[in-house]
Amino acid sequence: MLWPAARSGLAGSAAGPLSSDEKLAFATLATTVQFGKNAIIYRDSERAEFLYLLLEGAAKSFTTLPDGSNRGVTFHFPGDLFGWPEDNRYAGAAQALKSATALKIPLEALEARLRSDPGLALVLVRKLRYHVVQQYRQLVLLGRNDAIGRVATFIALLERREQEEKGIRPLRLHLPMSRSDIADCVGLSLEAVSRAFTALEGRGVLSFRSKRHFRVADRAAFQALVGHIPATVKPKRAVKEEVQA
Amino acid sequence: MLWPAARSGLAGSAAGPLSSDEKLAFATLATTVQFGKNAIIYRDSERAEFLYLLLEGAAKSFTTLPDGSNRGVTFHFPGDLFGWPEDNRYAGAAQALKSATALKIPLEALEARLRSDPGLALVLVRKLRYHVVQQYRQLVLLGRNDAIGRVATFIALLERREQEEKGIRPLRLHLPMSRSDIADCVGLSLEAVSRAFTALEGRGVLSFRSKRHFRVADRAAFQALVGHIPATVKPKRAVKEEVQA
DNA sequence: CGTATACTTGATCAATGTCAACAAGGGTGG
DNA sequence: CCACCCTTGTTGACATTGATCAAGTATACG
Repeated sequence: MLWPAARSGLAGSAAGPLSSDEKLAFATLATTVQFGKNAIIYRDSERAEFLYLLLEGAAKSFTTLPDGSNRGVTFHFPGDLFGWPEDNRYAGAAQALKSATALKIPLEALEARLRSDPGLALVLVRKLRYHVVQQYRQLVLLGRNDAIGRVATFIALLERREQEEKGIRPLRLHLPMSRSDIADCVGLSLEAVSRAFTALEGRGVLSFRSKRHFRVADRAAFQALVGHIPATVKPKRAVKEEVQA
Repeated sequence: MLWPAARSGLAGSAAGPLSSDEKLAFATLATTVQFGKNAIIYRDSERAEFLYLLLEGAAKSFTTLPDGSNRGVTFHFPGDLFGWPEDNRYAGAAQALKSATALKIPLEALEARLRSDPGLALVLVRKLRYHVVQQYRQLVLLGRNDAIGRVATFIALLERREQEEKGIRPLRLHLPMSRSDIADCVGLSLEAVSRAFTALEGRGVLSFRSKRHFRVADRAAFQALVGHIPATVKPKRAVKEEVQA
């Protein structure tokens, strides 16, 4: 076990396969379910009765606007807990990207158990905290307004996720989602995403083995793009900061 | 008490002033701190030792990129719990928008207490879940690519937040943050935000009493903008959906 | 009252959305 | 095993939007 210390507290990573205490916590509560590729896990605004903890595969959450476009796409990987309700209804829909298995956790039973099992509480809080930080990273990503920077940062987040899960930085990355899904996630058109990938390969930053298989070929250039290092440096004034009252 | 039922479970709103059980949960753990306008609450990547639960005022979280621009801005209002760490360090900085008071909760003590106090766990999970949904809404907002729609949606979220807190939809809204802060939050330049406000007033959607004080004058038009109802309807194909394996 | 900050407005231009056509790839059934 | 088709991805041309630079106005604060 590589992570016993990191996973015990409130902080630390909550990515990757379930630890033994997590398995224990959900064992008698949840049932395992299988989803085929593109299967809908739950629908937007549907009455929320279960949380889902992904065990294998990949899934996405999204909100479909009246005009038919998908927004707020986020991706879920093994270890992710998703399907949190607002006013007892799901905020967004969820769909499997490929064949996937998940733990289906009844909210009511979870809540009841929570009142008597502090270990479960700690697991939940850790998962939620991890989710919050993940989403925050996506918010930062979406604040950028250059297509290449967004796509590069998206890849950096995927890579980081793999690294947290496996313990080492993966040599190659695989994209379980389509260009269109990526576009909805990073707030670009799918054409812009495609062009960004092409540009990244053209510059020698990424090297593609197939459409969804690649590796980071030029680490320095990649980090520069992710870190948003501008070619022409233009310093701005520091944040105004006053004394603590 | 208006919300006893809504606030007891895992779902339901976690916005607004603290309920009695929340006060109890943190009473012996936390200390109250005051922040002056623009005071830094914590810095990016600083070692995280406390969570903050805002009692009064308003604050923002943000990440400053190497080029000096702020990204991933989110706003905090009374009842919000923020300052969640990743690997024991804050992901982003936090700053008071105006004079504010907050509960400063030591993470270590919180974790220790969590192991024995299921009531506290429920409060924490509810706050975190609320935060996750709030962030998700911002992700959806940032997916849009029309400036007016983004600003309108931003206002809708503020309004919704007030409504959850007070129980009724507020007649007038007050913006505790600058145009520049809004710009960083919705991913636009501050000029674009300014123009969007001007356009919204020009179309009679909003009516300004002062720069930061306004009301929604044309509810229908406002909802149309928020709902992203396009002038020319262009239906797209439905999501492919396969059977649950 | 004066100065710094916040906000507005205008002009220009690069970047991305959109529309359109085409290429590639994967799966299915003959 | 091959041919076909449907989905996914790429590339090009063009129009539009918002970023940027710049100037000016309003507001708040000392």
